[in-house]
Amino acid sequence: MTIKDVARLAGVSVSTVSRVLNKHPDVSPLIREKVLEVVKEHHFIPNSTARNLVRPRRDAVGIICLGRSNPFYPPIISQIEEMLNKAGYSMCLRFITLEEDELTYAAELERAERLQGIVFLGGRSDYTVAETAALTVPYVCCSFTNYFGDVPRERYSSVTMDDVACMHDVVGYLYERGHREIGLLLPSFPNRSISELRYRGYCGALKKLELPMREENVLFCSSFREEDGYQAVKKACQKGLNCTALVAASDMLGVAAIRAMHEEGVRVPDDCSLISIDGLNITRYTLPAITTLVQPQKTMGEESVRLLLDMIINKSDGQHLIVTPTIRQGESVQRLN
Amino acid sequence: MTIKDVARLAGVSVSTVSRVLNKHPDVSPLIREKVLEVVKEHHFIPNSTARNLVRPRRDAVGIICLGRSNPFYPPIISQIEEMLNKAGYSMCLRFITLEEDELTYAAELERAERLQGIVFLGGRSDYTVAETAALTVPYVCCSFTNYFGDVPRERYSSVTMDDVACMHDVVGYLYERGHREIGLLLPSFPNRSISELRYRGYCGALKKLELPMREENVLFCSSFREEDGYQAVKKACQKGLNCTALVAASDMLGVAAIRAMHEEGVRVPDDCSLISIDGLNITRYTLPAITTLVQPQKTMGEESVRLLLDMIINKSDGQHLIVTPTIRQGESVQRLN
DNA sequence: TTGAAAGCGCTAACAT
DNA sequence: ATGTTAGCGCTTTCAA
Repeated sequence: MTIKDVARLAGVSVSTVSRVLNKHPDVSPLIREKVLEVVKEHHFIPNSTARNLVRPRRDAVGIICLGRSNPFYPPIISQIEEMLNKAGYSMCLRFITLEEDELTYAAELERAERLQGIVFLGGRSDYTVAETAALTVPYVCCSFTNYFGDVPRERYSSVTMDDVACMHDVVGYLYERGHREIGLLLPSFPNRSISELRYRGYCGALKKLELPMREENVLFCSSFREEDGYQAVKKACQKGLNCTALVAASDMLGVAAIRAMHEEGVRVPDDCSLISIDGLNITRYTLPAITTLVQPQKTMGEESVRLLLDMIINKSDGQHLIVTPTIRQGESVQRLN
Repeated sequence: MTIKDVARLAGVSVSTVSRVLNKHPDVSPLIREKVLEVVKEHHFIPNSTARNLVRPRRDAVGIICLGRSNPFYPPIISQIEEMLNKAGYSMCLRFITLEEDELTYAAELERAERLQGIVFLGGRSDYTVAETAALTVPYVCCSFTNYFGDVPRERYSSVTMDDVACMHDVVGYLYERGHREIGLLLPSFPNRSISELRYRGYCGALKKLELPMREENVLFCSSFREEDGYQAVKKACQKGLNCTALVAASDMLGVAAIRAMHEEGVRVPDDCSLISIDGLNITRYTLPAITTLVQPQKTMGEESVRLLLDMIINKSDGQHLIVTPTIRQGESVQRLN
């Protein structure tokens, strides 16, 4: 069933059918009726592949999301979709794993789908100019930056919180409440990643507050998965945990940490406080509710789209937006002073 | 940059370029080299839109997932993707909201992307023959069935647990442990849905065990969202909860229920036990760890693909697979006997 | 082994 | 208001 068949069945030409389908005004009501009738009766649906081919480019942007199961992204994606639709654009969403390279993937997607721009949700922090050359449309990094890369700042946009400064926030929050021995749970960073930034922030914060930096207080796990966080904390507890508070690099790691400590007889927050990063909704419901640094997901989605469309439509330079996280108080941090 | 440009740059014809790109054997090594070089140098990537247009049909199937934020689906999706890739098919994944109609959406997607089949992840249970007429390729319902519909069973496949029987499992599990006053927390069902089946199962189980069915023990919430479950349980607690155990229709509702009870001074499992359905990973880490009816997500993904490909490739009739859930013991159910 | 040319289904000039 | 037709970028006969 093609537009040709519809034309034949309705006794008109293909262009008339095309006009009806695309809601062009200059079609007589009678003919429009007839065409629509045939369309309905035969469940005709235009082949958008052909449609896209013939159009110079689609009003669509690609979203490349790192990790299907990360609960941090869905709310951002929903917001992005809403903003794009409002602007008359559609969203082409793909998930990739840590093994795939988001830049290569983006380049292919961009060509294949004739996209006008890309939003990266998560990614490496060390893009080189050579690598990004394959990308011929504007892009924006959402929830990470190109901190270690060499791509000129005007060439792309980003929306992220300051991953170094945010560690000052959480460490400071604990400090104000009397904590002096503050641990850190985060994935190790063989590749330059967000973990490395947060680690730097942690070290910087301790130094600034003149707190001791102890190696045994930094708990490295092999990924952001709960199981890995659980194991790392469990092991640390068995060796003997020497801190009064722990910072978890993500909420899910925080959940896992609480369980591990619980099993080892360390009560949160009585024996050890915990604060984590992300602001997932679930942290409101856990026992104890987790005190967390909330990333403004809605804003991040919104602003990513705004910056991207600005680059696409107005050909403007890339901009770099630092969003402000806020600490949402739960029940996992105890006041010591 | 099109195949034409590559041809010009390499000093060959477009068909030769096409052959190289598609790894046809009959191209001289020298020319192949040259073409590949041009491709690399100019970052040429074939336009798959055009590619798909010219090909009779793609080796791809669509996955239509109801709800972006439901953590139950991602593991299933990953499994589906893996199985499809193994079979040489690619996956075309779309998320829709509760407002959209999955059948209409599927029909459009099928045509637009020239798909060979559809997997529905979640959906209504009352498809009519007329509604499904727009779909011209095989489909499989994963994690739900067409219980209330009138589509002949051989016309589609499904992979699901028995939503009625599973309630017998969980209610029976509580019964064996001495519980006699068993409540239920689930979304209300204005439309025919999985909730209705589970409600029926609950009622049936109570009857079979000769337990009293009390209206005030059925806590209806307006959706599967945590907040709604939380409110429903909170309200019920304030009125006075008269059961020794609660069944939550999903793990996330279970998490919310525990929090609501906790705030109202009802301890889980000491004052009230809780069992939920899904088997999400997070239930292993919550305090208390939640006893849950684990749906075999991996199997469900795998079998969905198997049945679908069987229909596509072998033109076989639809099959209906009932998968067996298992109860994973947590810390949320107390033994009373 | 290579090239010329006919479509895939659709849209958008251009013509009537 | 409606029809004719030239592509969009690619694959695939068919000829050479």
